[in-house]
Amino acid sequence: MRTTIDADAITDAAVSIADRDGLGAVSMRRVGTELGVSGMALYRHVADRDDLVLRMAARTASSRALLPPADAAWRESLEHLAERVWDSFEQHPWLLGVVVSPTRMLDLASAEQTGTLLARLGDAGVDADTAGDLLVGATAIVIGVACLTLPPLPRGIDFTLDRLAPRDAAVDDADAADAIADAARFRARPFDAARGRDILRATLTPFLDGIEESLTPPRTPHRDAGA
Amino acid sequence: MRTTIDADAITDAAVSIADRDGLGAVSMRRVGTELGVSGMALYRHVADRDDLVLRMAARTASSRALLPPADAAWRESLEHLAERVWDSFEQHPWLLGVVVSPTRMLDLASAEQTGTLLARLGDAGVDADTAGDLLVGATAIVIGVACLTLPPLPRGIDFTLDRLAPRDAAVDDADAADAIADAARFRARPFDAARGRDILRATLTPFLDGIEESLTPPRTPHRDAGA
DNA sequence: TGATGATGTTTACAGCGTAAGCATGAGCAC
DNA sequence: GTGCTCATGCTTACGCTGTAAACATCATCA
Repeated sequence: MRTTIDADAITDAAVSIADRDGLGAVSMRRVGTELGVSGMALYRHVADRDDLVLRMAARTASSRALLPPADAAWRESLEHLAERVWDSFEQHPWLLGVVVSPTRMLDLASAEQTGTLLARLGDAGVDADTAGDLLVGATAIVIGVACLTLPPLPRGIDFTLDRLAPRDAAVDDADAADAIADAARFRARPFDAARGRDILRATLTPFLDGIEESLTPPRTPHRDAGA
Repeated sequence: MRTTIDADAITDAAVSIADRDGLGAVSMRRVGTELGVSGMALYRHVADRDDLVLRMAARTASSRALLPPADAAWRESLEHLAERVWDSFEQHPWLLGVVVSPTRMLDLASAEQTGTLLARLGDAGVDADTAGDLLVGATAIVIGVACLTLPPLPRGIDFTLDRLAPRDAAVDDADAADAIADAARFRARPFDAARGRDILRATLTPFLDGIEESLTPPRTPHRDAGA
């Protein structure tokens, strides 16, 4: 009997390959082989490779899981979103590359989830436009931190550092020397997923604090902002 | 006379092609043709394609320009960094893809620049570890917002939205319906470079506000130097 | 003058996405 | 059962990719 496949099986196989060997290893021929089928057979169920990658992202980043708890206010909702998105990135490192290009992260969030978060911000007195900006901002923080701390890291940081900042050697004043020493200490700490999670919180917290501060206007005499 | 080339000429040609037709159009053969030379000739001056792409990033994201003004304190320094990095992304859309993978953005910043920013934060009373986290955080915000708002956008957002959030149709309660309507309004506004810059500021501002808040002792909400 | 090293060229190979045409088999009307 | 139709997997083929290896040309220097 001929082995038969469908779009879901193809997507699962592709995700499995990507989890194991990275997105670059997901070629039509290899996915086909994994399923005991020729590479061209996939085109009966999937438009092209981009379509397959999109399906992989859809399967992997479940939008339901992003919904905040029912009793969570805006701050907790945004924190929840950030943690869940981060989890997805950590579990499927290739997903970050998909999100960055060509798909956008926001597309992964369902309309219901997006709207719920906007509503929570609205409840706190944020106008609709600002709420949208802040939602994008929170998502951007997760993506950005993930880009800077999550694998893959194919070359050592030191390699690129030497290559990309050759002018440092020409600096001679004492301030600059101190700065370079500080930077070296900064870079000495490893950038990995664990530290990434710390940095995520270290970034998200002041961001949310800043929002909170702007939501309580009576104490800010010189601020003309006000929602 | 045979046309001669060097690494800089190769890099310039590659950047020019990428600016025109995207990073995917930068193939060894095409860069060679652009220079009136066979594709293989490039390997005399460049290790491989990854090396070339790295050089492109190094040339494009000048680390010197990222140095904050001499008289700038920590906040202004971080804002300056964010604006300059954003400029680079806007001017060379392909750069974002390079930064995300395989190179990391931090690698583009010279040790001197990194150290200077850390010193400014240190002057404000931030301990070294936290300063590093905040520096990464500020960079992450730029990258994340760029990922979500900058071209290329090869498929319409609606396309992926329908594909990735099919469950929305099953929702029937009124709250969820409202949420979806809010989300639709949110998505209706275009995500482009101009809005991206707005969102960048809308994200960076509360982030920096939050840092500032944590730096000021609780007894002095006093703020000068209005914007 | 002859050797040497640098550099551009040619050829070749394995891999990629995918278009086009062929082969197989299930489901269905008669 | 017979024959048609359609879905689906297979084979072949094309142009593209990065790059290894061998060859050709040239400038420089002893």
